[in-house]
Amino acid sequence: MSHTIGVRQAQKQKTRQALLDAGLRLLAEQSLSSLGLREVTRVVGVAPAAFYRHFRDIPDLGVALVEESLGSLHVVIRAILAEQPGAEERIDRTVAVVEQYVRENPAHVRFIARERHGGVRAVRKAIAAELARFAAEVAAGLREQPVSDAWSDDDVLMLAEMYVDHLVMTASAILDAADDGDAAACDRIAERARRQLRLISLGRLHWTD
Amino acid sequence: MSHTIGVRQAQKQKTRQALLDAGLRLLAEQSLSSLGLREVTRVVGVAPAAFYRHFRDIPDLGVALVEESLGSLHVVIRAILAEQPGAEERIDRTVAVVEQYVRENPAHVRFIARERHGGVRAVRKAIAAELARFAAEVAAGLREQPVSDAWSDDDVLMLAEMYVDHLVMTASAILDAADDGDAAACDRIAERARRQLRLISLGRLHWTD
DNA sequence: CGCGTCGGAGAACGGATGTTTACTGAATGG
DNA sequence: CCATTCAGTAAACATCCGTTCTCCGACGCG
Repeated sequence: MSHTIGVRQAQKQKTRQALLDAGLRLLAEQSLSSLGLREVTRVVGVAPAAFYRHFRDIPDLGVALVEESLGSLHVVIRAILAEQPGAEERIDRTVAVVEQYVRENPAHVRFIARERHGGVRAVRKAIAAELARFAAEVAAGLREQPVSDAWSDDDVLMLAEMYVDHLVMTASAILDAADDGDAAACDRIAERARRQLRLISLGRLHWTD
Repeated sequence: MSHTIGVRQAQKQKTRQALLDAGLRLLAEQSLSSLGLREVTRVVGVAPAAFYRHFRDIPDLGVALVEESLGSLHVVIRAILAEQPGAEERIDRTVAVVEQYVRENPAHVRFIARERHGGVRAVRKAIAAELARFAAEVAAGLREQPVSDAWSDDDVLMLAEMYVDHLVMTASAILDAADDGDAAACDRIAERARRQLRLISLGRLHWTD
C-alpha cells in the first residue's frame, strides 16, 4: 500500500465527512443560504467551534459539496459515452443510467439542481465551472461519433451543453416525482426524456444542410 | 368608471406591493428560505408586525411573488406564439423577445430560476403548476402549426415542455452573464439558444418517420 | 519516554430573529 | 356625526445565531 495515514488525520477526515453528510441531509429541505453552522454541528454531535477546523464558513462547505456531488456524476457521464450501438439503444441506456443515479444519489442531485441557481455566488460559480467541464467531456465524446463528422467544434459544444442541461433537468424532475412517491410520474418523465432525446437525435441527422 | 376603491384599501395594496418589491430586491442575493421577515419590513420602512396584515409568513409572500413574476411572463409567451412567418424568423424573434424580457425584468427571472428548485415546497409547487400551464399554452400554439399535423397530442406537449425548459434555462443563463457585465457572453448565449432551437426545429420536421 | 501539535469541548458575547400583545389614529359607513 | 373597523406602531418575549476565547487530552515524532 502507498502509505498508511495517521489515526489523527483519519479521525479529522471522518468528522469532516460527517459535516458534509449532515449538511447534505439538511439541504434536502432548505437551501444553502439558510443553512446554519450550528445546525450542522448539532446533527453531527460536535461543538459549533469544531466547524472552523474544517471549513471557513457555510459557503466553503457548499463548495466542498459541489466537488463531492459532481465527482460522482463523472462516473455517469463516462457510462453514457461508452455506449457503442445504435442511437435508440444509447438513448434508452442513457435514461436508464440517469434513473439509477437519481435513485442512488438523490441528495446530491437535489443539491446541484437547487444550488445551480441558488443564493450563494461561490457555489454557483463552482457548479457552473464543473458543468462546463462535463459539457466539454461530452463534446469530446460526441466528436468521435460519425454523425458529427461535418460539424464544427462550436456546434458540437452547443449540442453537448444542451445534453448536459437536459440531463440535469431530467434528473431533477425524476427526483421531484420520486419525492412525492409517485412512481408512475417517474416513468412518465423518463419516457418524455427519451422522446426528447430522440427528437434532438433526429435534428442531429439533418443538421448539415 | 367601474368603482373607485377607498383610500384605505388603496394604501394597503400600496404597502403590500412595497413588501413584494422589497422581497424581490433582497432575493437578488439570497434564496427565499433565508429571507427574513424583519429584513423585508426594514427595507420598506414599516414595523415587523405590519407584515402579518398582508402575508401569513415568508413562504406566503413567495407564492405571491410567483404569481406576479409568471403573470408578466404570460405576455412573452403570447408574443412568441403570435409569430406567423417561417421557422427561422420565429426563432430569431423568440430569442430577441427573451433577451428583452430578461433586460426589463431581471429580478423576476432570477426569482423563478432560483426558486424553481429552491428550498420552499409551496413555492416550488406554485412555479411548477404555473409552468405546466405555460407548457399547455405553448402546446396549443404548436398544434395550430402545419408541422404538427401528424403529431399525437402527447408528443406536442412533450415538445412544448422542452421549449419551456429551454426558455427558462436561456433566460437564466443570459441573466447570469448580464450580472457579470459581460455583454459579449450574453450574445454568445443568445446565439447558442438560436442554434439549439434550430436543431429542435429540424428534429420536428423529420419526427414522423 | 516526553514534548509539541492540534482536533475538539465548553462557555460566553452581542446581536438578530419570529411572534404576540396592547395601542393609536385615520378612513369608513349608517 | 359618531361608532366601528383596521393598517400600522411600539415594546417585550424567548430563541437562536456566528464567532471568539480558553482549555483539555490524545496523537505524532524524535
